[in-house]
Amino acid sequence: MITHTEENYLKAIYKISEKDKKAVSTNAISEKINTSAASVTDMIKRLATKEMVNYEKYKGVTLTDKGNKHATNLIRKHRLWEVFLVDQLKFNWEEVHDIAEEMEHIQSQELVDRLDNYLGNPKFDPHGDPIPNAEGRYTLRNQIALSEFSVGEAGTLIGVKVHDRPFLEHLNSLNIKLGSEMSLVEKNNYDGAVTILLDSENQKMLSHKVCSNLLLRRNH
Amino acid sequence: MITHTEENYLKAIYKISEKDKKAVSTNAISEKINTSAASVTDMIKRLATKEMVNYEKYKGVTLTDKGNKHATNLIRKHRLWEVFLVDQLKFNWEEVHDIAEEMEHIQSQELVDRLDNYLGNPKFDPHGDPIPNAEGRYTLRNQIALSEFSVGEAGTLIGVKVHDRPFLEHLNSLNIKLGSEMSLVEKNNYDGAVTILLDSENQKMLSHKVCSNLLLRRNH
DNA sequence: GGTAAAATTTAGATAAGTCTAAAAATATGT
DNA sequence: ACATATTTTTAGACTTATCTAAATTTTACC
Ligand SMILES: [Mn+2]
Ligand SMILES: [Mn+2]
Ligand SMILES: [Mn+2]
Ligand SMILES: [Mn+2]
Repeated sequence: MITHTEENYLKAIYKISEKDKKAVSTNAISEKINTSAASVTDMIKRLATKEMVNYEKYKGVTLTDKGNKHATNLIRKHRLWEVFLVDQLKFNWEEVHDIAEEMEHIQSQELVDRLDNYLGNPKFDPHGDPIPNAEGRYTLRNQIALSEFSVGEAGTLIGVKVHDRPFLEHLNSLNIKLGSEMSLVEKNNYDGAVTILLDSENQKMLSHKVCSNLLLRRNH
Repeated sequence: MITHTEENYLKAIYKISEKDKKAVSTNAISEKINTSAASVTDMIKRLATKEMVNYEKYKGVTLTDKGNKHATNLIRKHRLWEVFLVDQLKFNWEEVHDIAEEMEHIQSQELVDRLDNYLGNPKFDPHGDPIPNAEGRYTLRNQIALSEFSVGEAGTLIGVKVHDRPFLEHLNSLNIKLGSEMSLVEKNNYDGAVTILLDSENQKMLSHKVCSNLLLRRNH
């Protein structure tokens, strides 16, 4: 038995170690889930007795195999529910994260596997993030931030680096979505802002901040 | 803000007062949700400060308008998710209650209303129970237990009085489901067991216990 | 290599939700 | 009507999850 709260910690640890393979610090977790470092220390100890994490005082924490499996399943559930919300219930991509945060805690494994099948075993969620399969394996793709493109190159949007509402709403207003094709027309050396040709139709100006959060697959 | 646990109490109070309109006793709640009477007293006090229930020491508890609305919405969510699980994910009717117990606590109102629409605004759940609409109103039907039928009468199964797994699995093994037609062939006066003709095809023997939990609409 | 800064853990408290045992109030039966 | 049984509440304690403040350990830098 693992609680809702413990699951949130596991997911936080998983997400932090995704970016950087070494042991996760107390502070990093406390920032991620917005709790005091003291609370994190308490919870880490509890997760250690449940054999979900390896913990050594002052040395940070890593997921055990058991903890990693559990976290991966949470990610799987989160992303599958996001697909359900967008594909079936017609929510926008900026609306689904908070709801999926709740739905990922529903226990039934049978439910997850049926949902996966119902949705046609999707490999990516509405933000382009890979969905682990029942065995925990997922697809990694070559993806480059638009900010790394050279003038003249073209690509297709397959993911976004951040998922916050304001960013996604900004993309909506620019009519940029997963699958949008764009080629780099011009790049400003001073502030990194660029001009793109979107879907062979409209020219748009994008700030460096926006470019660096758009993940593309290069066309041919 | 209302917690998961508080919601379970509200639903228990709602369900108990459904059968019997007077104030709900501490003991009745404690039996329903399997907690000590002492814990119930504690929680009732908390719900009273949140203006979800009217509480007078030693006199039992009733839902306020606010509490009743909240409980009705929980029932709505529970039953809509049951419809989703059976109609879309092809679960059997005996498998869905426990999963829906978890799903009913998902907060988003937008989600509930979209789900309702997605499912085609169903009026009844997989057990024949009415689903409150967004305003909390629902349809009541004339339904009679099979045990009240006279020999020769025919009817259609539109609901079940209890929802426990063993009972529903027993009905599965008899091939009895919502929509099944049955006419009363013979009634044993000693133990109330009956013989029915099911879907104009097979004769089946049912105990009094089973009959009293089958709710039918009389044919013409 | 020693001190100051930063990170982490410990100590002590609090709130929610639960329990058992004891006390108090209400209901029941002769 | 009054003694007993039943129901309900109170008292006191425990667990989980959180906090702030203080103590301790690690890291960083001159
Ligand atoms: Mn998300
Ligand atoms: Mn996502
Ligand atoms: Mn149910
Ligand atoms: Mn039901």
